Amino acid sequence: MGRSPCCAKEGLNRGAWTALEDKILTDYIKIHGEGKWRNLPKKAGLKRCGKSCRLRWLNYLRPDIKRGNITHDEEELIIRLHKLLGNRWSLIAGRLPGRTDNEIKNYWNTNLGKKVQGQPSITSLSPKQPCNSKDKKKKPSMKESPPLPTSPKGESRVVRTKALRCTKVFLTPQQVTETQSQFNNHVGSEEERSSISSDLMMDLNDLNVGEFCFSDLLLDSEFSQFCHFDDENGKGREGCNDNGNQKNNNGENSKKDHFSPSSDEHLLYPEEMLENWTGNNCVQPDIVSDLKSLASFLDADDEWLGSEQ
DNA sequence: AAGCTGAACAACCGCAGGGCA
DNA sequence: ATGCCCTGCGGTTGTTCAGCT
Repeated sequence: MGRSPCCAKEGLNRGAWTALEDKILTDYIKIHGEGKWRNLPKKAGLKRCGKSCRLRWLNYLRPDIKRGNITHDEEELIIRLHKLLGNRWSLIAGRLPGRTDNEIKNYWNTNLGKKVQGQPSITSLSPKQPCNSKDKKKKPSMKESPPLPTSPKGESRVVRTKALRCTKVFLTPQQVTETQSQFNNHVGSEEERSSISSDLMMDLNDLNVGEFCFSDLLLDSEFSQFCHFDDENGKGREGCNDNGNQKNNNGENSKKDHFSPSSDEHLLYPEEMLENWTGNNCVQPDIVSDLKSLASFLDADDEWLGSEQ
């Protein structure tokens, strides 16, 4: 199927955006909202490609963009997320409020990519390494921090995103209902429920006879906490967390630890749990091997994290 | 002071996937 | 079922600037 060009190239501005263009775009979006990028330039009176407008808005003009240097915590988080997700910058950015995928990608390419150099990673699988390949003479950088520990095994722990791209977990309608009621049982009060992060709520509420990404499941530590289905109720363990990382009795959820460096345990999936999980109907047979690969990766990750602390 | 080099980051490009007619 | 539109994503390139020689 043919694709129409993204926009007519003639007569369009390219390159750096001017302050006036920024203002026009911002004003237009304030009034009309985001979306319909293709028509936006024409309606707003901008001589720009719709894609360009979208990019400019998302990466620079959006009011919730966090400016300034990446903090050490953010950096650690990026590294950890990259280990799990590979170059899925949008997913990584989704876990870093105020940061854009482009910013994180750039930061990785210019800073973190160097740090993890020597460790096989998804980026090393790319045909080209724009920045890493040309640092003949390394200049000290203000943003640079001490090198990261390397894996004791020296093997790749990065999930190859291409291979896992279509890895989905399918739930039957009944399983969806059960999952939601488990959630409601674990999170007793309305206030507690509303305190759960919005992305988790989306995961649960949007769960129709559908699917959710395994990677999202992994990343939603809160979700994994509520996914502990015990065997006594006869349903078997369908969920994802076997570590006993349930919500504590005080009703405190671990939202503050959401994927923080200190919340490693939420991300670790023992072999046994995976067996239960993959043995269940909710996982398509053809992705079991992917999940097992991921489990072995996580085991390696566990060791590494253990030696790190 | 001028030229060179690399870092940082903004912007572009092509592709993929979902939605819809 | 097919094809088009729209959007999002990741890879790559271009530009600017600071530090070094």
